[in-house]
Amino acid sequence: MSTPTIDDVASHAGVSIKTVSRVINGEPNVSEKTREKVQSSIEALGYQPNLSARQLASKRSFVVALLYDTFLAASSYVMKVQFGVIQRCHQEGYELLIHPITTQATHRAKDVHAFLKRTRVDGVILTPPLSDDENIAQLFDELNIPYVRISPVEDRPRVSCVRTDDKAAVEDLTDKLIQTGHRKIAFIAGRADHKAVTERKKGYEAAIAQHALDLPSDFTQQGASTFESGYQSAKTLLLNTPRPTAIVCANDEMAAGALSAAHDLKVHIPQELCVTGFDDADLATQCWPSLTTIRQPMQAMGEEAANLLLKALKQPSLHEEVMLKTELIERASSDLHHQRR
Amino acid sequence: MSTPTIDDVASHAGVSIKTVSRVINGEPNVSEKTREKVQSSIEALGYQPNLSARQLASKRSFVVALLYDTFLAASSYVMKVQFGVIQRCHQEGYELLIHPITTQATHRAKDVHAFLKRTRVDGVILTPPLSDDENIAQLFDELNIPYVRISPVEDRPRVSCVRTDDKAAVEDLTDKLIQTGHRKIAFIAGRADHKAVTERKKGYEAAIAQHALDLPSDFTQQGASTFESGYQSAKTLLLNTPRPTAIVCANDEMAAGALSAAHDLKVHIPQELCVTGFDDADLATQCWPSLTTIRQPMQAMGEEAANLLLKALKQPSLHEEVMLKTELIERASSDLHHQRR
DNA sequence: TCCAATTATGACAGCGCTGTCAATAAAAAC
DNA sequence: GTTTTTATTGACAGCGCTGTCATAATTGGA
Repeated sequence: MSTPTIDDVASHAGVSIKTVSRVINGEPNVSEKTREKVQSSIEALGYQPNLSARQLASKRSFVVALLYDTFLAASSYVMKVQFGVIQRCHQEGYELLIHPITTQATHRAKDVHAFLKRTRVDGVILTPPLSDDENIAQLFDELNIPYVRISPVEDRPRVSCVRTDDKAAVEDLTDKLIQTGHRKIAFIAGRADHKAVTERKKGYEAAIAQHALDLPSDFTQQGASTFESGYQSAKTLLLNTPRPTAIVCANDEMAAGALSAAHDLKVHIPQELCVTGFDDADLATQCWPSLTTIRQPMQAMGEEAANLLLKALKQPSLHEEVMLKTELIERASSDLHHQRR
Repeated sequence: MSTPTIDDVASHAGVSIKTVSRVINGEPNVSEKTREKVQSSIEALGYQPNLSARQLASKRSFVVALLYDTFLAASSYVMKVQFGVIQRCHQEGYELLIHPITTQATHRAKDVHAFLKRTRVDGVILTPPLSDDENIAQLFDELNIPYVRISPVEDRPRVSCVRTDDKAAVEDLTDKLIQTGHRKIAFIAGRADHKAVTERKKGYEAAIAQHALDLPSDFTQQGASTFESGYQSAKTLLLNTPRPTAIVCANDEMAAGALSAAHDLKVHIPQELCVTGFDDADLATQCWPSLTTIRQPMQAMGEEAANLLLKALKQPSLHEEVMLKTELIERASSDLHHQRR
């Protein structure tokens, strides 16, 4: 009645526990016949190997962790990445522990250290802005724990990562706005410590420079990646003279804020003002008008990150960088197809 | 250099490993002096007990799991609940495993069963609609695994749960609309299998009945808890004759959909139409105009659920039901303070 | 002061698995 | 057909901890 152990499977199949162990772990040197025999015993008994016992004996835990900063704890970004990670992990029989860590830099490394010691996870996936946290990276290097970084900016040897080309995407978008006839294009930047987000600003600047547009310096507003900061920044921009005809935002939340500011000021979108975001969060389709934005495949990024991590577990020397494609999604908040003026 | 074990602590403190174990677990019958001695050795060495070894030896894993349906995988609801759960678990030294399970009913119980056998989690928290899944509940009962349900509708003896009074909240809101002078009040219902959400419909119906309003049957639209379904349902309602002056939605996403439908039809909010939601998701403040909604304290619900679970782990017979308060948040999408007509 | 009752500590087995290494069976080579 | 090589299997220790039970130290009467 009680949960079957490897011994039960072994005696049911008439082999030693070691052979069962070999089958479970897909080790070589087991004859096809015994493998099948064991497999059917496993199924007959509904056997599930005990994770704790495995990890205690093998130093592998079959558990990986996803770390993120608490300030992102409720964001759909993390949620989607998490889901991608889980999907991939489950495919390979790994479980996922979630560990949000506080933004306070002091305790960070300590906290992560204790977490790693306690749980003995096999590997870790870091989401931004943790991806660029030097202390944490060093910790992993010291403890020799495999990890994968999502959207880091700094390069780091011997560590896999998955990224998108945020700079190019925003540059391309800004360029499109210019092609459409826009000249007064403003930008609302995101949190400075989320480095991937700051790359987006560089994309905007590159396009502006490329076309030698001479814009007042206050056309670039510093936001904080939040709706509220987008709202405030947009309000500032829209009350300015000259008023921009397009606002490129470093993420969708700020873009939604910009939309609200425009509505409040009775500025019509997209006739008088184009607004664009970045991420293609759910929000992008749920605000009005729906947001033109750059789609970042968050779930796929999670999957790919998990994939790289699982690879790295098997082959520790491995180091890959995967660049995932972004996609410009045109929606009602812009008029990229109609020539202006 | 390598990670210290209980043996290291024991010899450092000059006691037996069993005594160290007692200190770690807060067991009685350890003199204050030795307790302190051991404690300082633990700190000196930076010792962290190995979770796997503990669980293997003790049958406790110090890990709990949060289960949810994959269709909610990217929702801010789950994210916030999850965050609350984690916060509370970490306070008590528990880790959290995340396990989304597919909507397909066939594999559900089997999948959960395998998960439980593999991981040996100490307890589980169920989010809706899993909270009302009979098969899963039975499984836990059979395996005798403590669990806590969030927002279940059906009662179940001997199992703790945390709820909000959704029906009363919507009834109260609808009543307020009626007080304000609204007579033509429509409702967009959510997914039928999420039972807590269907309670909201009952609240609407109760208020309508209470005031004996005679409404066409198509004033109640069946949505699917999604933005798109809210959009479609609202469009149907707004093109109807008579047209409602208020639409109560079973969640914020559908309410945001209703807003967009209104914008598309050039219906002014809140002058010509009031829209209300439920949840107070981030979306509620990020759409325009911002949504009047009923705030459900999701993070607190997660915390309380974790709390109840941890209690139940210590005292298996425990069975509590905690009712958390919702709160009506009035924002720009309604005019609850101005008498109409 | 001495003995029972109580409290504090330790020795040791064993949780369920994997790693190591030895033993055996099968295949290949002579 | 024998010997060597290689593929397959098993015995057993031990991962780091907790539970059980025995032993040692302390306390409190009488």
